[in-house]
Amino acid sequence: MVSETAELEPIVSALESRGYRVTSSRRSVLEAVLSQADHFTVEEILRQATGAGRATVFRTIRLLCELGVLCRVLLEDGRLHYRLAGPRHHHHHLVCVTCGRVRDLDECVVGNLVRDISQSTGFDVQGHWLEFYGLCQSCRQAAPPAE
Amino acid sequence: MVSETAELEPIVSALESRGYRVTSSRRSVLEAVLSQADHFTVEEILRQATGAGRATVFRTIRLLCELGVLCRVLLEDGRLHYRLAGPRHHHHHLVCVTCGRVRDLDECVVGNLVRDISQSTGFDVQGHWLEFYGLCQSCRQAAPPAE
DNA sequence: GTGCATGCAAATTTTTTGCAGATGC
DNA sequence: GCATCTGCAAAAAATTTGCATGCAC
Repeated sequence: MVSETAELEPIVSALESRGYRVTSSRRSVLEAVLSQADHFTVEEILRQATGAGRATVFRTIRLLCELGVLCRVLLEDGRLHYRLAGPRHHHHHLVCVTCGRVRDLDECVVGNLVRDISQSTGFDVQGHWLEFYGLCQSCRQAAPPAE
Repeated sequence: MVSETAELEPIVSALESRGYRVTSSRRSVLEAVLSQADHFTVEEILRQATGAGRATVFRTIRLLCELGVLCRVLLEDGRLHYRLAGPRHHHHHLVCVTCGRVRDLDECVVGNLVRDISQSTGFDVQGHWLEFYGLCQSCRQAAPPAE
């Protein structure tokens, strides 16, 4: 397994630069987050981040979302998971409904739409939430062809 | 207040035609749903649909979603609300972040995008979830101009 | 040293389940 | 009549809170 330190330190810096303290509990949550293969629930972090109490895990995950370290992934059934946002900013997800893996769309694909909608509706559209669901390439190949 | 019977009956028919029984509990939930001004939580229906037990309210709302009578509205903070879908099929919402009211976009605005993304990513994109957030026209006028 | 952060455990809140009995069709 | 549906109450799951103590800076 690749060391996660390389990913850990930039996040630690982000915390420090915003005046948040880098405690061992927060490190413990961060390590658990970085060890996830893809998206995850708070519960999974609770299980792995044994160095941090329940409340602290919830508080830390919320903080990491506010800082943009994590992003929320909305599954098709409405459940909310979390995922490392990485260095990118605003982006969207393609969620494979079979294997569950997520692929990021690095650029936001609705910028133009937002402009159109603002014009046609009179709304001042300030934000949006967009997720795509489908079959990733390898699940497509594994699945029987459409009948 | 306008009678809701006109709206109730088509839904009752939808239940009947699919083989679901039209019980007084389900009517009670439906009346509560129809009396909502806009989107609502299960809890609000629990409070109003006094003729139905807690479990039944949850079960009925889930059923109504499956039937397409209700749709889910994802708020910006991740909370899930519900809303009458009306006669329209697939559609999206513009949620006003100030007054909370929802405006429907009757046509789906991402159809072309889905095609592009399928091509460029190799995903078979089968579904999506899209919500817009912003200020509705009247809240824009009430709000101070951008500074 | 001082104030942010934590742990703990209990309180809340939200949703589900199992099952005997009721009831729509 | 009989399968579907319901209420109830308890269980399960998910999240928050209060507060004394700890520890990062």
